[in-house]
Amino acid sequence: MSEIRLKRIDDYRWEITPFGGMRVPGIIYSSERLMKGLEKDESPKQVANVAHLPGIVRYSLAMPDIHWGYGFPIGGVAAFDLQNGIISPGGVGYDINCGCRLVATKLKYDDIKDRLEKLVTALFRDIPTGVGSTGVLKLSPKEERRVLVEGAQWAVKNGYGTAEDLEATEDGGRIEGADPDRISARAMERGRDQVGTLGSGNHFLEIEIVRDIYDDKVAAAFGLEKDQVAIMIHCGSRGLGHQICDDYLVRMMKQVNKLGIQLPDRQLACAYVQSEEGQDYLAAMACAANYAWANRQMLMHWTGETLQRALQVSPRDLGMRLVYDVCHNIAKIEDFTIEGAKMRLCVHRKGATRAFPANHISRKVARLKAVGCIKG
DNA sequence: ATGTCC
Repeated sequence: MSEIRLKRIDDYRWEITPFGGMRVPGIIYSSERLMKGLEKDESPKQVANVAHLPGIVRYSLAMPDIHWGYGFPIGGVAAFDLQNGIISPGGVGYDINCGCRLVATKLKYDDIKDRLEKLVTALFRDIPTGVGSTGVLKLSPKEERRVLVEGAQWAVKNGYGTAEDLEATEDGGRIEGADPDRISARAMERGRDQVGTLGSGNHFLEIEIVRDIYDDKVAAAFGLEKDQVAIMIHCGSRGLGHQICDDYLVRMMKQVNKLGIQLPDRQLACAYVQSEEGQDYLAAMACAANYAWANRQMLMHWTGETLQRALQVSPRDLGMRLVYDVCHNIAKIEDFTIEGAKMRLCVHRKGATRAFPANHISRKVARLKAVGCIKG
């Protein structure tokens, strides 16, 4: 990465001046302290690689969570022109529509502080967790297709949550254009019994306490106050999204080879947005996105039921309310005005959440077993 | 991220 020159723009922006085949500059949003952590990291090189891709508009961007990922860096954001630009599964990520959901409650820390182990144990018992975990539902192919098309709206329609939850979810928990006919039988099979499961890696479901208020107005708007109990859920589209990513990487790589498209990294396999492969991927990606939103909606609902049972409180006294559900692994067709010109772009955003692994729950449970709080 | 190798 000797060719990478990082030019400081201001306190929080660093520019990679174009070199070689870069079509646009790269910009990394980061503090000086975080930048030091990137000195031996390949992710700035990945920002530069993305800048090579056809149809990229203005910049190859990276958010402060930048670190090494598949093809694009995690934290990478890039928009491509709809006429001559590309779409790339590596710009979305393996876990399509992975995201976070913050849920507020009416409880205060004092209401739960003596029962934390009981709560964690109950949640671990009720929420399927870990690699390959399966849920309580086995969807028929017909029902699974509904999940893929309707997303969190399917979940609410089937008793998991309320219309208010959908209002607090990005895109209402449903992205348009999903077509189950464009995903593989294997992806369908893997999705069949994993809806309503947390997964592994850095996925988590945790009990949180509002420790500090930094901005009174924002806190009031979100209905958050000091010492309030909240829940954060971080998860995605499980084996289904992973399989869709795999399937389309293979298909796009074949096409890249066939067309002789030159890429700085084979992990940047992509297709023109307007091509058959590009359109199929968008429709397949939307299926996984909707599956992930249904997944988070169901997990939130079950969390509420578990907390009600464990604390012996009514739904009204628990007062669960979705603050917001925002996803961080997705590509969207969106309208922008750039230098006065209206443009429709294919925007990739590939994010991450702080490392607070689901395995943390496993470790916690191991400790609970060790001190005799739970059996088995 | 992922039935971390169909």
